[in-house]
Amino acid sequence: MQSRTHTCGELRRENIGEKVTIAGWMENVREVGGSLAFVIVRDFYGTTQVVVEDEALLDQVKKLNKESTIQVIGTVRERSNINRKIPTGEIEIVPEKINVLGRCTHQELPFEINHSRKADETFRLKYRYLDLRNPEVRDNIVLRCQVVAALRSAMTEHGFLEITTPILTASSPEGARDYLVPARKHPGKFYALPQAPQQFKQLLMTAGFDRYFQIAPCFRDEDARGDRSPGEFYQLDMEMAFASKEDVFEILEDVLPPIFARYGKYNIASKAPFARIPYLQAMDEFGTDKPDLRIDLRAMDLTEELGSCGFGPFEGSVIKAVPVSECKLARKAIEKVCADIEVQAGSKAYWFKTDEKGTVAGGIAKFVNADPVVLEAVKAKLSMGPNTLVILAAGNRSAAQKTAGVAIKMLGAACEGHMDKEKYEFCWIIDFPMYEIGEESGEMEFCHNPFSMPTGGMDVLLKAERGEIDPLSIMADQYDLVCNGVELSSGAVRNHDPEIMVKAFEMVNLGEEEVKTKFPAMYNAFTYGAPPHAGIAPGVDRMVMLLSGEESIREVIAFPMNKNAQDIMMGAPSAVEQKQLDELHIRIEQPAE
RNA sequence: GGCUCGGUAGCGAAGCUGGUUAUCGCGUCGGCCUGUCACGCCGAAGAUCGAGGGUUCGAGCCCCUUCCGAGUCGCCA
Repeated sequence: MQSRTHTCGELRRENIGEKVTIAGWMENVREVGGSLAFVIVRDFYGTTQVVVEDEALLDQVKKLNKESTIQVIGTVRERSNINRKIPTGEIEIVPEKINVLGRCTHQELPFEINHSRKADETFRLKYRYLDLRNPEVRDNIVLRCQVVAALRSAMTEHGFLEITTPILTASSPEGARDYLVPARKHPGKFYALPQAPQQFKQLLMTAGFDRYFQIAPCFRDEDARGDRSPGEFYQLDMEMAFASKEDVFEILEDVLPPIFARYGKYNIASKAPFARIPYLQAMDEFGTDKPDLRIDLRAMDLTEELGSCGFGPFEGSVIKAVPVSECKLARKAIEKVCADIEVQAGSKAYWFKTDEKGTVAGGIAKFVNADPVVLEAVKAKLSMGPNTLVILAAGNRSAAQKTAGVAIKMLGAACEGHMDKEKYEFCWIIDFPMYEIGEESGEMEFCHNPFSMPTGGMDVLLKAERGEIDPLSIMADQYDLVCNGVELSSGAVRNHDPEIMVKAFEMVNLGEEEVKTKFPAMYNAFTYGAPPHAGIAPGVDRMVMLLSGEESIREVIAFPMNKNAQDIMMGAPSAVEQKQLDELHIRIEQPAE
């Protein structure tokens, strides 16, 4: 027998009189007296009302717990009271027979299905299969499928081939902490799960594949954040041979906007080409390398103006100011914002404001007011009119920038008129420094990844070597794609020349041997004639998060882990049997409880 | 690992300056109800107030320790 002739979302007025079979979860039973009750049956496609008018059937239904799965065989009838709110609201099914398919043995559920998003997240994750019955939760997963399908087809249309790369591979010496897998046949040795298919895709370029992409699973053993799931995530990983930065930009500027336009919650405000902002400028103006262009606030430098008035944690502090015009926040609200900034940024935020007459008052106003020359200089620099709030950050350059960046984000959200939330604004961050002085070591280190081509290539490295330019001024041909303050993606023109690679390593006191041992396959491959190539890898989870308007990345993942990288539904990670450990040559010194 | 916030019935929350029997909504169970659709009405059950210790005549509330969760910093080439 057919288990259903129709889904719970498809019966309409036209089906009146038909004999049908539906199947689904018994969402609710509304008894309205005598032997009349309405049973709501839900499946993936919608809900359908079944009207029970028969004593025996009613008894059967009343004995069932909600969320049991049932099959209803009956006739479609017009409702006497039509419900315009639901697509199947014009009809109902008069059942001849109700078959129980899967009994729900729990009288009370851990949470109510249609309000599961209000429940504690731990419960939601433990009973994720119930949480996902909630259409609101489910729709994000559906959206994800649609976006992934759209990305695949757009990339294929642009001539990219999807090629899968190994999941069990070698540990890479740079970057995040690896997930390791013990090798049974090689005692004491380990595979690593890839942090990204970086080296494989570069090897594909060297092998002659012209355009590669993959919806690639990536694994990094680092702590979670709201926009970063622990352990694993997916990237739209891509690479192009004989390509420049602009070639990569062009592809994404062509692939992403239609997908954002079609599947996004908001309109897309950016048109190709997206804004290009040099890294140093972004840090200076926005206090972050992932600016949210929906906010019209910018950080200004007041180091010169306020440097000698006694304000700031130490002599020579860099002082950044974020002026907010027409700000209606009261003193209490301002202090709350400052406290929130401190929590997020890790250093203090200060403030003062002008009243209707333009008089500076509140917060640290006394420092500003102390000297009329300073006062005028500040007002001029910030072009302060009346009712302007100024949030200040002070400290070393990076701390001040970071605090100002957090302030911009918070004030954009807290003050009316400085942010249009209902749109998508893209930008490219370009010209990242190649090297930096490491905070711990005090030595020069790679700023980001060593695979990027230094802008200017060998010439620039040689100039730096000869002392003609500051090595810290060397830029990498590297870029980030940012949307609404979310870092969607990082990419680069790769360094495909072994000689430049060795030279780039020599700048940080490493050399040919280091390159060979760290990246043996790539180094060797490049000595056999490699094409110049460039690529990028937008995060799929983050993209879907932006499209759905969700604040947490876990809302767009079917089975996410919690903050501590545990799957409490499956019980992972878990202890294993001694036999398994023996086979893997592993001895546990402190057995788990 | 640091910091911030939180943990009170199956779920979500309230609980004042420490003071009688710990409230409310949802859900569950029972009764009533012949057109509900977040059904309605009446009633009932349901709490080691995360755990342990302390202060006090008296602790959900104050103090200490600890566990768990979220956010954030570190970390994420």
